[in-house]
Order: sequence, then C-alpha cells, then structure tokens
Amino acid sequence: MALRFYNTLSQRVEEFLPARDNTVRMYTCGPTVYDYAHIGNFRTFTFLDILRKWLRASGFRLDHVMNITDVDDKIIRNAVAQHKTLGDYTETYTKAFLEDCATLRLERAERLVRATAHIDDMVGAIERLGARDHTYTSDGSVYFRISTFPEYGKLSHNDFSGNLAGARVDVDEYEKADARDFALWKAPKEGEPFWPSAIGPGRPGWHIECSVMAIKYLGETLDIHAGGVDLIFPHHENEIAQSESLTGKPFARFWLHAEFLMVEGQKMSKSLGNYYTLRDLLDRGYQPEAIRYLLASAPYRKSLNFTFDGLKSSAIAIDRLRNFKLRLETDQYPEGVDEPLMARTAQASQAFSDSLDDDLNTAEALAAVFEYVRDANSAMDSGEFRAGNAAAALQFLGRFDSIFDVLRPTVASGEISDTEIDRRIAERTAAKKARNFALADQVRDQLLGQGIILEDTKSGVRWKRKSS
RNA sequence: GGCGCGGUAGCCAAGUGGUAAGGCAAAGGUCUGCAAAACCUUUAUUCGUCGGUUCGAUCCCGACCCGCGCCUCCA
Repeated sequence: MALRFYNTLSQRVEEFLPARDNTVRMYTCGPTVYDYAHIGNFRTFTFLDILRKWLRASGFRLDHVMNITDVDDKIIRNAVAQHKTLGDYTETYTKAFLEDCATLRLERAERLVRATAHIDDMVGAIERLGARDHTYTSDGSVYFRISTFPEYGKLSHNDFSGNLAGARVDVDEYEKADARDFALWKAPKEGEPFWPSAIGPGRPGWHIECSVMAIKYLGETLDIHAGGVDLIFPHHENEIAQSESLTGKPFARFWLHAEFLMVEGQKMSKSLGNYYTLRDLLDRGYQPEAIRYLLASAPYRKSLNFTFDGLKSSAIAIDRLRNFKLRLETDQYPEGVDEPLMARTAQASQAFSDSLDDDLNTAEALAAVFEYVRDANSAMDSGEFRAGNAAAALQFLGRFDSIFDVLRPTVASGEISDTEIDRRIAERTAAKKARNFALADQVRDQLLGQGIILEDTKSGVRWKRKSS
C-alpha cells in the first residue's frame, strides 16, 4: 500500500512521494527557546520523529531542517529581565531542548538552524518583498501587506476577503494598515537588542525566519512542512504569503499538523496545575520510554489524552513487548521453521506497514504488533515455534522498534553489573538443585531489591532489569 | 460568530454501510517448589442525543448537546 498523508492544504488524504530524487525535503517548526519544552511540545516532536523514521523505512532519504527560534518577544523580555545577552539566555534552553530530545530518542534533523544566524538572509528577503510592493514601513517596522496576496487563507481555509477593508482597532503597539498584516521586521523599543540593517535597526518578526531558512536549505518548494495545529494560523499561513510572494511557487506540497495534547481530560495550562515539562515527569520517576510510547500511541491527528494512568499502562505494555523479545532470545527452539507461523509473521509485518502507510496510524500499527505477540507466545507455549520463526519474529520486532524505539531500557548508572548478576544466579541455581528453596528465594529477593527480576523457564533462568 | 478536530467498555484508544482492533485495569482458570512470564475464558446487543436516507448506520445526511484548538506571534 502506498504511503499517504492528510494534507491540511487540500483537506484530503493524498499519496505521498517526494518531488525529486527520492529525497524528502522537510521543514518543521522547532521550539522557541525561552523555557523548557513541555509534553505538549513533545507530542508534536514525537510525531515528527515517527514521521522521519517511517519516511526512511519507506525508502526515502531525508533532508530535514528544523529551526530554533532564538529571538522573539518572550526571549527578549526574559533575557532583559535577567540581565543576560540573548545568546546566553537562549543557549540554556537550546541545550535543554536537545537533551530532552535525546532522552525521548528523537532523532536530530539533518540541519538545525537558528534564526539569529540568518538575520542577513531575512533582511535580504524583506528587501526583495519590498521591491515587489508586498511591504510597507510604519514607525520603523516593516509589515507584509496581505492584500497583495489574494490566496491568503488557503491553508487555514479562512475567507478574509470581507475583512480586509475595514481595519479593526489595533491592540498592538505597532501601527498597521490592516489588522491582518504582520510584522516582517520590528523596530527596537527602548532597551531591546537589535540588529542594524539596510531596512533600519530592528529584529525579525516570527514568520520570516521559517520562510527564509526553508528556502535557503531546501529550495523554493518543500515536500513536507509540519508542526502543531496551532501553527496553521497565523504562522504557516503567513509563511505561505511571504514565500510564495517571493518565489511565485507553492511553498510546500504537503502540510502536516499534529493535534493537541490534553492532560487528564483537560487542556494543559499552568493555571490548572497540569502543565508538565519532560523534566517534571522524569522527576516523578516515569521512564522516558513510557512517555515516548504514550505520545506515539495515538495517531497524530487525534487529540491525545495524556494521563498518569496512561503512563503506567504504557510502561507495562512496553514490558510485555520486552518480555516477548527476551523470550525469543533466551528460549531454546528446535531447528527449522513452521511455515504457517512464518506466514503469520509476514502478515503481521504487512499489517504494521499498512497502518503506518495510512497517515501514520500508530494505534493500528501497535495493535498489529500486540496481536502477533499473543499468537507467537501461544505458539511457543504449544511447542510449534522453531528457531527460524524466532529469527523472523525478532526481525519483525526490530522493524517495530526502529520506528517506536521503546524496547531498549534507559539504564541508570551505578546499577549492578551483568557478571555479578550471573554469579548470583549461579548461586541460586545451586541452592535450588539442593532443594534449598529458602536460600534460592533469598537470592532472588536480594536481586529484586537491586532492580533485577529473575524468571525460571524450561530453558533455564533468565533475568531482566526492572523498568518501573 | 467563522474555520478545524473530537465525543466508542472502568481508563487509554483503533475502526468499518452488514453487524465493535489493541493496550491497561478487573474476575476466574492452566502452568509453576513458590514466583515471574505466558496462555485460555469472562468484561460495549452497543459506539453523545434526536431525527432522516438505506434491506441494513457507530460509520452517510440534518439538528441539537458537550469537549478541544485557531481566529495577531501558543506544539
């Protein structure tokens, strides 16, 4: 089945292929580094990670650019308040963001680009827009005049044609000709940092960085542009207006947007006390893999209800998969293959792919995996399972984990070593042989106290590190 | 008000015009020195409400109720 995505622009599911040379040129809106990122942010970034991995699994090469917005009103406000330079202030949160991404096993984009490293490019683009009469200057700030872009609203499917004439009362401190016009370049206010430039001193507006950096690195038409649904308007709409006014070409072929995350059935907000950063959850003892699993388990276009129950369920679900893998690796199977079981594995693998091909239906893909796990466990219990089946099952599990990436435990430093564990297990096995079950149980309990779970099986003892 | 998304078992959550995936939780059972793991059985005659189309609707249409997002910088 062919890969297809829901395209916000067309409001339909469309088959996806990159425009040229099998490389997907993708731009995604990264964080504004004024604070630690919260789990709502990571819902979107986890979706992007699954997207990346599935695109590669589908045989495409990736050229993915993600921006770091390191200049904006909040950053300036906080940096000024803390008597820090912009760079010093944003470095802290940029670093924190990259650490958080690593914790959640989110792949790094091929290129991470910072807005402040592209000021000249932005100024140049604003000048070119000015040369084509798309801009005007007011009080030293430069604005994009949206009445010069008739298609404005095509992404968010808003009809602005009736609103353009009568400008509303402006709540902004800046003077705009029309309420919908947006700033390309903002004149500095008292005490604010600014860049000198051919269009006067100031700093870039929010939207221009994405247009400029995307076009610079990926060309005039992207294959995919993605982000959270809240960016559809005005951010992405404005990007389209700028970019297409600049190039005369469609800015992006596919627009993908992740729905919002709820917390315990309510919207996440600081005032409700249900606002969590990744660090908050780790401090409470939740595993990164469980967080990743929960964020990835619902399809990206549905809002996801993030609950602490769900986090616990996710950890247990991961354990089920890890147990399965451990069993495949440690049990002894007779040589050969059972053909019906091979067919079952192939069928499950196909179902997994079909689900992800279908606009990244992760919930359905997981169902395919779990149904298979049950069937394979049954086959192992009944003795039908052969060595060849185990190899095929491990391969399928590997495919699953190359996308979901939750099977590898996050091991804390300072834990008991593998060799020490093996030594203790040998002790216990000897005790069991002597029918000294009291000693055997004592060893098992001691190991459990150190986070090691032992399991007696027909093929011998196997162990695993406790995950929750 | 405009645009968009959603309301499916105790919780999370897929899905299809033909009779409800999966995970977690709960109960019982098999296996086991005891555990653990695994497996089996049970748990929505029903998919927000009310109408309509249809031989048949959770899935299509209409109305209504509820929740969420965007509508000037929030993923």
